[in-house]
Formats: sequence, structure tokens, C-alpha cells
Amino acid sequence: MPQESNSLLHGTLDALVLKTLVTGPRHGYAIARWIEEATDELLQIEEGSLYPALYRMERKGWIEAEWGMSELNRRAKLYRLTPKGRKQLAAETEQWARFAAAVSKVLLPA
Amino acid sequence: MPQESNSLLHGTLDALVLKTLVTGPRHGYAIARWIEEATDELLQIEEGSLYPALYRMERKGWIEAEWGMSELNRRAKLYRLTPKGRKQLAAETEQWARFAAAVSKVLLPA
DNA sequence: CCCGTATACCTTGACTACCTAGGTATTGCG
DNA sequence: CGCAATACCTAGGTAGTCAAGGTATACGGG
Repeated sequence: MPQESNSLLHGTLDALVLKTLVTGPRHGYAIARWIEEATDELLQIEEGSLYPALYRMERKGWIEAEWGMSELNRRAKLYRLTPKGRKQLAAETEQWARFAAAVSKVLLPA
Repeated sequence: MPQESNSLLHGTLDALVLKTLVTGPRHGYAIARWIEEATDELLQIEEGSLYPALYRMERKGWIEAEWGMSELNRRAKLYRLTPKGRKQLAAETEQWARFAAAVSKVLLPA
């Protein structure tokens, strides 16, 4: 358990979640697992961060929720990307790319 | 003035400041200007973020301060990197590299 | 000579977002 | 039957950034 205390995650969680939904609707728990797996367990998505993030984005109209069933036959809330969310993802991705490039330019050896 | 509201900056400011001090002591104002310039004005370092960050890092023993004079003959507090700060910078740089790679891998097109 | 701008520092209060640490309920397996 | 994994939810704390104020001084232009 690397308790790296991801203060770095700040501001990127939304984009990561939105990205996860591009390939189709997913429920919260699956979103978290997917991100963790996709980053080789480097990023840990805490549920106390995830669910508030989902409500936030739902309020903003970036995603829409619907009750359904998970692959394992359990009740689950399926989140779907809206057109607005798609635009938001594009914007945040662009912003991330520029930010990451800037920080890397300063931090990493030339 | 892109008010991108850098929630992304969270967690990276310390490393950026430490990095600025590698080439020698600098005062706060100069640190901010240097980072902004080095990132083509993409990152804006607000003074309300910078000074608290400097105190934080001084308390943690990563930097040391001393009153002196700026290049323009004004009173200025010069910050110097400590060995502990150098180690911290190395750690945070490593952490940033891994984090950025992970996020980019998810976010940016394959 | 005075006044505005840039330099240089500092602080308060609000806000946002994340984390910790709890909780509920259900499925399926040993 | 009990336990682990799944799936969701929330309250409270905390940390870091920002906005918006403030002080003081050097220097150049009008």
C-alpha cells in the first residue's frame, strides 16, 4: 500500500472518470477498479472521493445515472457520458496535456 | 489571462519551487517569476499560494531563509535549498514522473 | 519634486476536493 | 452459516489554492 497520499490527483479525477465512460456506461465501483487497473494500481481511487465526484459531475450535466444491474447481478447505478461531458473531457484532456508538459519541462532533466 | 483555475497545481507547487532553487538561492518574488517564465506563462504562481508554500517548506526543513538584497537593491528574503530539500525534490520528481505517465496513459489517445 | 509602477513581502477568509472512517445491503462460496 | 467481495453512501476533517486585501521601497518620467 503505497500511501503516497495522492495530493497530485487533485483536479484530474474528473477527467479520468469521464474518460472511463467513453467506451460505454459503467457503474461507480467498476470505474474505480478500471482506473486502478489501467494505471497498474498506481492510482488508488477512494470511494469517498469517487462518489462525491460522480454527484458533482451529474449535477453539472456531464454524466447521467440510471439504476441497473452489474455484471455480477448486483444492483448498480450505471453512469453514462452526456454530450456535455464529452466536451468537458476534451477540454480537460487538452488542459492536462499542456499542464503536464509545462511541469515536466521544469521538473524533468532537459 | 487564462483563469484556468489551476486545481491541477495542487501538489506540484512544492516541487516546482524546490527545483527553482537548485541553481542557487532566490527570493520568493523571483521564484514565482521564474516558474511563470519557464512555463511560457502557462502556470501563474499566486502570491497567496507561494508564500504559505515557502513557510511550509521552511518548517519542514526543505529550505532555509535569510534576509538579503535583490538584484534591484531591494530587501528580499533569499531561500536556499537544504540537503533534505534536495532529497525531497528527487522524491517528488520521481513521483510526478510516475503520476504523469499514469494519467497520460489513461487520458491521452493510445 | 512628486507620483505611479514595479518590486517584494505578508495575511485573512473562503472554497474546493480529497481522504478517513465509518455505515448499509446483497451475492456467492467454502 | 459466516465471510469476502461487490456496490453504494455520508459525515467530518484537512490541506492547498485563490482572491483580495495590505505594507514598504526604489526608480523613472512628467
